[in-house]
Amino acid sequence: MNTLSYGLLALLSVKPRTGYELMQQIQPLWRAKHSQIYPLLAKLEQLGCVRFVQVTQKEKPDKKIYSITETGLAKLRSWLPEQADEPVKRDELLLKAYCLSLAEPRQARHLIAERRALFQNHLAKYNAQLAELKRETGLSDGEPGLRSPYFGNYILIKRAIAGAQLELEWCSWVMHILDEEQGQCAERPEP
Amino acid sequence: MNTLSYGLLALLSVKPRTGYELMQQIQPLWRAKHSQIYPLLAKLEQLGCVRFVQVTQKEKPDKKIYSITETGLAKLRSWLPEQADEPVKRDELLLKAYCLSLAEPRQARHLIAERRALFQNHLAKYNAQLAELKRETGLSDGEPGLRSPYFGNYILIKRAIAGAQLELEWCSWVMHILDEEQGQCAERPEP
DNA sequence: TGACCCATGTAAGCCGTTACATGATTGG
DNA sequence: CCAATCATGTAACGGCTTACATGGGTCA
Repeated sequence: MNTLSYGLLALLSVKPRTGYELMQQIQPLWRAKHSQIYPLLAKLEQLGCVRFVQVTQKEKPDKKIYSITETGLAKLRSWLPEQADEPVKRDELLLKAYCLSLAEPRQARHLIAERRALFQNHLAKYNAQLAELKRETGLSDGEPGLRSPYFGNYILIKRAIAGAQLELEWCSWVMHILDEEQGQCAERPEP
Repeated sequence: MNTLSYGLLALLSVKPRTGYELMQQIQPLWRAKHSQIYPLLAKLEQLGCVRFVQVTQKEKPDKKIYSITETGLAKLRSWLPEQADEPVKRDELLLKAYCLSLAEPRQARHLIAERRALFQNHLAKYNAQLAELKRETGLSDGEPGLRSPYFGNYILIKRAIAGAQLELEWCSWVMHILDEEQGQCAERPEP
């Protein structure tokens, strides 16, 4: 069983989900395509870690709602205390940033502007997820307690929001340097 | 030519390096093992994007110092303005954090403590890199200008430092919640 | 009317990791 | 004395991406 399999069990330990939902919701933690997830779910079912009920829908395709079994929970618990691998990051924009001095000033601004737009979207999504989580738990004021199954999701959304904000601050900082040093070539900055 | 190939060219556009150094220095931007990098360098050489000089050393293995060619620079410049792919993140600890409510309190603290230690190391390394960069550019006070080939490295180190600090703050925050809510079970927190 | 969302699955191929291979020097 | 660092390479395998496949409903 690979790491992604444990990740799927982790999501299912909070609540049942379809393969499609798992595919969407695991993205911020572990990027994976549906073509990888569906076969893994089949394997997890054969191992007795998950089970599913088929749901027939009108006007939408049928779906399988997966939930975790006792076997799956046991596997999860024995995986938790193991040493976690170092995070893997691969970021093409950072490679481009490394040789940013090769780019023309407006190209450079464009690259940073694109990243800013990307993380503005991310930030909006994470904020929506936080609102959704507060609805789901009914705790509009405080935070889900350590024993709540939503505790993990809560601390991860907070982390993601802070991360996106930092990314945006970095973009602003770089943009300022680009603007400052290019006072001579009087192009309007991009909107 | 895949993204990693362009990454290698990006590093070489600043200064020549050995395959070994490239392997080490590209890690924060794009995780890759030497077994992937050496064959790519051979391919880039066949394509005429890089060239190398063999250096025989006493008391150390021989090495190849690679540098970028005009062809390689042209390839880099045409790659720069292309839309960059979204960053890829795969973080096993976040999967564990998602189901942290399943863990025993001391297990949970241990997981977070390990991550804190990891990023304290990262932070120290990035700070050392910043000092090294200031030595290399001779600019102990200000920052390398937009036209300096070290500009990209500079903004990336600053970004990495801020990222590591944020990660550490998140760890502290989570630790506090774990400590607070476990007042009843009077275990000593880990050192 | 063309793109996007829901929803699941398979197959081919590239990307990335692990393991095999070698070997001298330095530091704990 | 064992581990780590420097330094380069190959081979096998598993993980991940891209493409193929299907098909109704919604929105601009």
